[in-house]
Amino acid sequence: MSPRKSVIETAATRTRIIECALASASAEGLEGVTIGRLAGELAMSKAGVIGHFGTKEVLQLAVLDTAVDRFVRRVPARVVGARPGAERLARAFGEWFDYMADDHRGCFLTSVATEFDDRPGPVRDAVIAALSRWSAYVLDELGTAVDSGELPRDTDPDQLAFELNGVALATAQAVQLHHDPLAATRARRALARLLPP
Amino acid sequence: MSPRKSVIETAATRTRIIECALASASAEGLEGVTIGRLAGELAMSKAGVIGHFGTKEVLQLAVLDTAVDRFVRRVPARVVGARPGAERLARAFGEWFDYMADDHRGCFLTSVATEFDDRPGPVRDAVIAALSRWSAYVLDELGTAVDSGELPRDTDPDQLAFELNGVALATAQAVQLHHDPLAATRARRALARLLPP
DNA sequence: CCTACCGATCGGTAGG
DNA sequence: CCTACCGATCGGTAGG
Repeated sequence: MSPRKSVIETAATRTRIIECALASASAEGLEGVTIGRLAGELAMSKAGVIGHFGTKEVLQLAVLDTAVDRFVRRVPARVVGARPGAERLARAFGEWFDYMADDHRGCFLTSVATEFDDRPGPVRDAVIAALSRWSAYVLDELGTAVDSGELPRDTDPDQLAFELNGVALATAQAVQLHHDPLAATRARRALARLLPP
Repeated sequence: MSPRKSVIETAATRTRIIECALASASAEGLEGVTIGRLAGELAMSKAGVIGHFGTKEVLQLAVLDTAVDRFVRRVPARVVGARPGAERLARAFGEWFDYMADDHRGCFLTSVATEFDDRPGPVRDAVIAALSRWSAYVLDELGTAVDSGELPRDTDPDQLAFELNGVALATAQAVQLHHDPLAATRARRALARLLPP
């Protein structure tokens, strides 16, 4: 009798919307996502799209959340088995570089960080929170590497984290802007100098 | 008799518009600039604003041009007197870092590169052209440094340029997103490792 | 999930 | 440089 969809179908639609918005945001930016265009691409009404979230900002946060989740599954989660310290961290960065190079995808989080660096609000807060978690992870592994003697005792972990981040940002730019097929190779070479294997 | 402005006044208004648009674009992105908001901030009509350029895209190109011009005057132009090679290049990057740290300005060109990396068109082309000119400058100085023996003969200039670019991108992110007062210091420390003084 | 609608704003034009 | 206006689209709501 009721045309209402089941909980499962509703969740599936929600996922479809987020998926579509993530693809759109990768090209147009997270602010460039519009309800109307999403509705067109998904063959839904605008009300059907926005009804799942309430506001565009909530949708943006859901998209960001999905992207962060994907990063976590693809990068740190893949190297949990590696030896803590320099080895695990080097492998994590290697995974990240490969992830960025896949389909010239680049790094969504990094792009959104640039887009929102001057737009205070929940989206910016969420970006900073995600980057902080990653930064804490990096610093933790660096601490282990120093403690175990893999890195010199006078290593400045914040400085090294800064430089590692630079390598990742250069990789993202090379991939997204120049579609440079050598990006991941260059990144690994730079990594090898910062975290000697 | 005629309320028409002189050529000089017209040029001054054009400059005011570009200035205002550059400030706006630094916060909202170059696509986030709108004729209506500019008109409001400048106490002009929309037609008065857009009349100087014809289309928003031409205005965007003018803003980009101004930003590039400012970068050139502030960074490479300031170090023309330095000894070619590693010294000049290190001083150029140092100027760039300081420029980015001024008022947490960051790097406009870098932000626009991220914003337009997936938006084909004249703006993207202009961004790539500007970055290519900078890249050629860097590679040229690196070549001089290798030839003069300041850098090892087996140096890979493209690799080193990639890593130097990474330091700059990390600096821009630290400045714009985190307002990190240590950004320029970290950048110089990284630079010293890549281009030994 | 839909249709129908809201006020606001978008880039831009006509005409002066 | 202005006023007045264009069609399109924006995010979002009411009501079903």
